Amino acid sequence: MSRTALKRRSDLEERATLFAALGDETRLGIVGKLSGGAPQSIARLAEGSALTRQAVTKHLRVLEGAGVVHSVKSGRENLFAFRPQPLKDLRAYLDQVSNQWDDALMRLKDFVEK
Amino acid sequence: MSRTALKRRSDLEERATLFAALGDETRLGIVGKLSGGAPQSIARLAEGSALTRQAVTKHLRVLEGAGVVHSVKSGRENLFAFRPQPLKDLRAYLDQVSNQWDDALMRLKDFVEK
DNA sequence: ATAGAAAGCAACCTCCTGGTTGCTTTTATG
DNA sequence: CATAAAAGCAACCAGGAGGTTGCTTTCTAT
Repeated sequence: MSRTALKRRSDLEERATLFAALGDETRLGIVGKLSGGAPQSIARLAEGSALTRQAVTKHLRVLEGAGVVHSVKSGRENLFAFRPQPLKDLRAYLDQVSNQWDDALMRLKDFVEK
Repeated sequence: MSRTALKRRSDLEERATLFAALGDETRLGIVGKLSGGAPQSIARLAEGSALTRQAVTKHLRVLEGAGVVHSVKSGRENLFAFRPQPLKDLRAYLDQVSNQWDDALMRLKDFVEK
């Protein structure tokens, strides 16, 4: 019931998008900054980063597309804030894979008993 | 003490590589298969997938580069198996980010008390 | 010894990504 | 109101990612 909109992406697709969004050093850096505090403007985020403001903007759009971040316009500024839910989902997925693996090991152990 | 080799990648770098490796539907599919059972040959993995054997090979190399998978040659076959550790590390990272965020929220709440 | 399966190697192609520059629009503020 | 900060828009570019084809090499089994 929480699914946002018309664009129905499969779970696999969505998960891949999310992983891909995090698969970039610059973006991981941004996530780090935003997850550790208050929303920040684009200019603010670009400040340290050796990149252009526009480059940072693009990265933010990618993160936004994956749901890791959301933007709120405030006057002439555009503030970006962290959104924890997707990472929680990701954690759940990782757990699932881990469990699947552990189960497989168990089943093998029954045979081999190494 | 567990760090493997000469190629010293920063944590950030390594994490980004890992996320990037998982940021592809095909690769996620492979991980799914391998995490759920026994090692499989390249040909085997390519079987269902509409992709060429070579394409699959490339994906496997990417996963291997991120440590999610490792290969063992067995005769003329090259078997790829799942390696759980990197995903465990990833999980730890996600927890860290989540905690950071929760802490930040707490600190804000002290002020705003909305 | 030879045929066939499994995989490696290498060249090639297309399209997306990450980045840039330059200009315009919006919104504060002296 | 004029100026400057913040951001948007659009075009462009180089390089890497994902994929293919074609050929060679390495094993195994008959």
